[in-house]
Amino acid sequence: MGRGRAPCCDKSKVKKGPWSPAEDFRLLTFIHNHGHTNWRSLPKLAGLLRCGKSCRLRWINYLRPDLKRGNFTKEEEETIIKLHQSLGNKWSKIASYLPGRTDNEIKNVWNTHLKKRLIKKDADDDHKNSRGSCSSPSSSSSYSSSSSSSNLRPHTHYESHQVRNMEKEVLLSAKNQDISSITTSSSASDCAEPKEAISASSSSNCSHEVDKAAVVVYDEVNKQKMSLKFR
DNA sequence: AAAGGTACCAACCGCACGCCC
DNA sequence: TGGGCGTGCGGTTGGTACCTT
Repeated sequence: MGRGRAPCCDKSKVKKGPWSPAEDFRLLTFIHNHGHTNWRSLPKLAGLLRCGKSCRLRWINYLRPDLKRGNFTKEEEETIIKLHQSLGNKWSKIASYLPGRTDNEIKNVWNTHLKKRLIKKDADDDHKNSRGSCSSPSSSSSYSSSSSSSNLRPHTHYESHQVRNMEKEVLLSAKNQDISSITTSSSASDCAEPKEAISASSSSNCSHEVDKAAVVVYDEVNKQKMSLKFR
């Protein structure tokens, strides 16, 4: 009788907004130990106050170990532009051609850099054509020379990207280290509990281990940030 | 030094699709 | 065959950092 679709989760009991290091760690550890067969039940089993969708997104866009970190290369940018010409806004399709990159990341790069660059280039081309002095573009592709792209970005901005990317890398590598130590150490076996025990353990020693590890990770990130800032 | 503007990106939202019963 | 459910996708937004005046 017109009962619409059930909500994916109880919104009132779900945390939103940026993920804390401890949450990241908990999600990472859970997936490391149990995989992700069911996103909807995962947050409950992992002791996270998050929507399954949110966990999935966080995993795919940030925590997945096979993610390539760092800025997009010229080659990657050109690939995106080419693929966008043929595929349109099919970000996941485009992402499948760029291993280690996520659809969200590609979408962001497109919206923030590449689209503007193409618009600017088109405008430049139009301007040249209208003046009739243009040594016409030999091909119809408007992206053939994107080599000046990095010049569009102010140096300081570029540095800030470096900082951010380094932050991600440090965070991830630290997490990976801690995960392996957790899963192999004796205290870790306390964390690698059977599913039914996990939610109950969320406030136990295990969570303290997670929080401590998260703090270590953040310290490491901040050190890296400072060293970059004052280089 | 402060305020306003801009760029960037992580995360959310709603819809669509496919699978299963 | 139709409805429910889980997942994936694309658009959009909000927060933060940086830049400019």
